[in-house]
Amino acid sequence: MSVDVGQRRRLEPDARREQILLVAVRLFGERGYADVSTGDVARGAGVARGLVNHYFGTKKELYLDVIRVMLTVPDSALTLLPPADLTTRADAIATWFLDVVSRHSTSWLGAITAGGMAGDDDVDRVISEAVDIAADRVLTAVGLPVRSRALHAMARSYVGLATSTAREWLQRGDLTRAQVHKLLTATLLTMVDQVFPDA
Amino acid sequence: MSVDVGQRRRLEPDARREQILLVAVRLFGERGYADVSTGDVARGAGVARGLVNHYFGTKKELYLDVIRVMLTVPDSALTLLPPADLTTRADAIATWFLDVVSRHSTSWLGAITAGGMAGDDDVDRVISEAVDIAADRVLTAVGLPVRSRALHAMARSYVGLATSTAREWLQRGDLTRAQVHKLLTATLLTMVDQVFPDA
DNA sequence: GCGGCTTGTTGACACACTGCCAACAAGCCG
DNA sequence: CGGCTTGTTGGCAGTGTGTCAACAAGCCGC
Repeated sequence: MSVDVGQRRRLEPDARREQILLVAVRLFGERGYADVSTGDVARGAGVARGLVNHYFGTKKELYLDVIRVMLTVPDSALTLLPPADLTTRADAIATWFLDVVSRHSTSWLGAITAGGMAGDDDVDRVISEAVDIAADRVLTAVGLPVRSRALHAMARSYVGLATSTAREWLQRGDLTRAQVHKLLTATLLTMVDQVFPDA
Repeated sequence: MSVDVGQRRRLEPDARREQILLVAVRLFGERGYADVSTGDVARGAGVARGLVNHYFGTKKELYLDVIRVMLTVPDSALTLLPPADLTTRADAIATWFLDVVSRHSTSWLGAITAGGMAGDDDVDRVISEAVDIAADRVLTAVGLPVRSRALHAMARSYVGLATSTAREWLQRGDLTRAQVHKLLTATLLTMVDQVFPDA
């Protein structure tokens, strides 16, 4: 991809930083954390390896920025959801989630499973924050309070279910989108009706 | 941590291999994949680093054996489940799962999230096999055929839900065991009644 | 247009870790 | 006790990472 063997060119810090970041997003999305070296990123950006460290400090910090980008999700149509009955809202939530996941596909699933670095405290924290946001969206969409810790935890669990189900669909191909949709709406309704009232 | 600074002692291959493996299980359980070097394992076992490579080949192969050990789960009381009605069986499944997870706690959750190496093909395969086993247990326990790919995939999704819910309970502490139990039984019943019939 | 300054950028150094392999010696057999 | 098998060791080469002093691109005053 445009090796650009020209002279060294001086870019604005923000521009150079973003250019490197985009290359890193692509590479980390394709391969795992361990299989991408900072040298690969530098070569991909046509830049000296030291410059990557200059802008992002450590390789792990670079990766943190990468998954932050990958997991940033558009709220899109979900926020302005019509106040219809619960069933149609659950339906809309499932549609929204499947749209989001299928759009980013490998990148999103790769990031949410920490494409090679779950267990690290910092990485887990960034992923956890992304799950928090998704959980908030789900709770507000079904019209439940976001405050309750227990409710929020259950919504996080639901995001976990949605993630693993999406993986069965997109990565393993053992489920159709319709089946996933049915599963996500049915379980969400069950949670709201039977499980959430206890909390 | 008996450092055992004595002479070099000659052990049976199986014994030495298992000794090293146990140390590796402990270390990888405490810290992530990247934060444990083969040197750490060797030092923990009071052994030269080269010996670790001799027995396990590569660091990743060692890790594969480690998560194989961590994810090996006793079928215990679940197989000889009384043919009671579906509700009590779902209840027994939740109890079984929570017992298994809480017993191994950090080790199991650490392994199932690939304590530092999801995204690697081999690691993912080993984890996937463990999920397959758990999914089979769930399906047979509720009295459904194990053959169907779609059913199996849904059971895998359910294991994903169980895992993420358990994490909310054990790692984040935002759910009680009773709440997790309620959630797992209710969603399982919903799946069996409403979602599985389609497949 | 030229010299100087700021600062984006580079190349190289030191360090850590991994995989590999020849040499060593512990324990058993004759 | 002498020789042999083989568990075990220490060191070497290769790769990846973080750091840092030195270089030069582009802008300013003159």
